[in-house]
Amino acid sequence: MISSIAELIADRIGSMPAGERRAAQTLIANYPMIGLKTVAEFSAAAGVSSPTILRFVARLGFQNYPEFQSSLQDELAAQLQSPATRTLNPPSPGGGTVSPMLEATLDNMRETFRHLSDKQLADIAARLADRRGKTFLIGGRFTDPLARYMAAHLAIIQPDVFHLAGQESMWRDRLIDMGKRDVLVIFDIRRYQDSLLRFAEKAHQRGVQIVLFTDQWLSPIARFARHVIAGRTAVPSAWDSSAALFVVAETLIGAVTRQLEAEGAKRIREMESLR
Amino acid sequence: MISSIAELIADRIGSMPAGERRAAQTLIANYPMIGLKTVAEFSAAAGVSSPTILRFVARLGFQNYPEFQSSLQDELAAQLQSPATRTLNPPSPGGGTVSPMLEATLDNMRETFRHLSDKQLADIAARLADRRGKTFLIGGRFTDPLARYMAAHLAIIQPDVFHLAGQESMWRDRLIDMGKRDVLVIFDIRRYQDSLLRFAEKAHQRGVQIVLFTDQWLSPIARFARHVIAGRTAVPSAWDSSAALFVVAETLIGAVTRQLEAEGAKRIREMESLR
DNA sequence: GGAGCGCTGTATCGTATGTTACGTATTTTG
DNA sequence: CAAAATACGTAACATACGATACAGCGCTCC
Repeated sequence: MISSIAELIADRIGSMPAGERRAAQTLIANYPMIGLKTVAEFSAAAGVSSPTILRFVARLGFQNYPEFQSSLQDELAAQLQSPATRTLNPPSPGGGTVSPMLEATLDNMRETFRHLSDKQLADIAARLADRRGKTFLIGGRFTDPLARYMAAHLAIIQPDVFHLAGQESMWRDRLIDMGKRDVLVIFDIRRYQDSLLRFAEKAHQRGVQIVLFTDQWLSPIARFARHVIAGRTAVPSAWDSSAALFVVAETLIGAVTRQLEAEGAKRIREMESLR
Repeated sequence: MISSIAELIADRIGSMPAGERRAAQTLIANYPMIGLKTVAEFSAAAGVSSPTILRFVARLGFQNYPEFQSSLQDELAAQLQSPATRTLNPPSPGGGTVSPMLEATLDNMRETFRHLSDKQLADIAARLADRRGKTFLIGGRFTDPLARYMAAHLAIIQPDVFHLAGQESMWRDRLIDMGKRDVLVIFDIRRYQDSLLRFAEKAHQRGVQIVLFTDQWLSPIARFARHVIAGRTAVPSAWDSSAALFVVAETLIGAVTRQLEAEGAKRIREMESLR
């Protein structure tokens, strides 16, 4: 079973003429970066002519050079996606059905935060902490609980936090309360919901700043969003995982809380005394 | 100090016009592969025109698109050389408000699962998959969203799944529907809610099997619970983290789904066709 | 409410890139 | 050793890619 181009080369390098063999060797030596460059660069690095490079990739079974490059890119992308699979089969003792799921989830989180800069989070937190406007939160079929979770916390440390629940017509009526200074936090992962898209578009038209929590394939709402948080959702299960987004949400809650510490603390004390 | 293009983007994304920001977001979401493809593909993925992509890379300080791609390739090559330096986000200098939170959360999950045997999870999953009885879910102030999340998933793969919402008197009235064969999933972390305790006790008296999600200090409801899942909740924040419990919930959802695969798949197909 | 600026997409252009044809060199085989 | 086949590079070609000019539009700021 041959899965990577490197293996394919190792398999056929024996039956190659001298020039193509040099091409193969240089590719293996700097795998796979040389293959992503132009034919001219590749040929120069290998010390052969361009046609030799093309004959080489043709011998590997590719129709043309771009196809060969795409294949290399896909391979690279797959590698980058799952850091766990980088080290061939992690030890994973126990071998139960739990470990893979947990490992994948932990990877998702690391990966999600790797693509998320402190600055970006700080920006969003600052926007959420800005008390001049209102904050609305809404989610999709499975992600609405995340919106609720976030709303429950934010509502404690600042006023004017609203979770949009119920039917679509209900939200729409709330649009009238939304303006430039307000923020709309939307959770939307596959399969993206049309109702949310429609709502986001209308809110965007009213100048509402949208913060979008979505998966790595980006909900179409990204088009209207001021800030986009792309979380990894793939796990070995029938369902997608929202755990990474959940952790991002918690992180944001923490950041906002810290920013509003002074006012927030006072507010919390007041609330406690109201019980 | 900016070393990677991702940082560069994070740094300037705030001062970008809408179109270019969309380009930036799609690049970050699928970093860095999209950037290695052609301008046409990149622009299509981002939903903008080619010139916008070019203006985007120009704003990042590159003379032209190939130069931008070379830079990405160099970065990738360096990454592949030393997997240790894979960190896209530098060790979070100064503030470091994010990393500690994430690290603590990851630790919490590992700890939580360390104290959780596969068998225990399997038992709970089996109980939840047992379709002879009904399943009720409820949570506390901050954890109710977790109950909703779990309910949303379970309700798809099996009938008779109910999330208990609204006021306390509402739940109490549902007690009459509960019996020995039924399961009640409760989420309760500090500060434990009296209302939930009262409810759990009454349900217990009726012979309902209780599955409790709580923190490591154990809600008093543990006294009535058949199964107790104790998750770590401590993070460097003003709030406790429910992330570990969230992941356990997802894991359980996955396990139950697997057990009900045959019936569940049929059910899901039926549901899809109802749309 | 009007003028100015900045952003974005369409259409066009030049060029770098991959591709192919062909002639020469090198090896193989009878 | 001769003749044929294969391999390799040079040079011309076509395509597709990135770059640019320009016009329409929305937005902000007087």
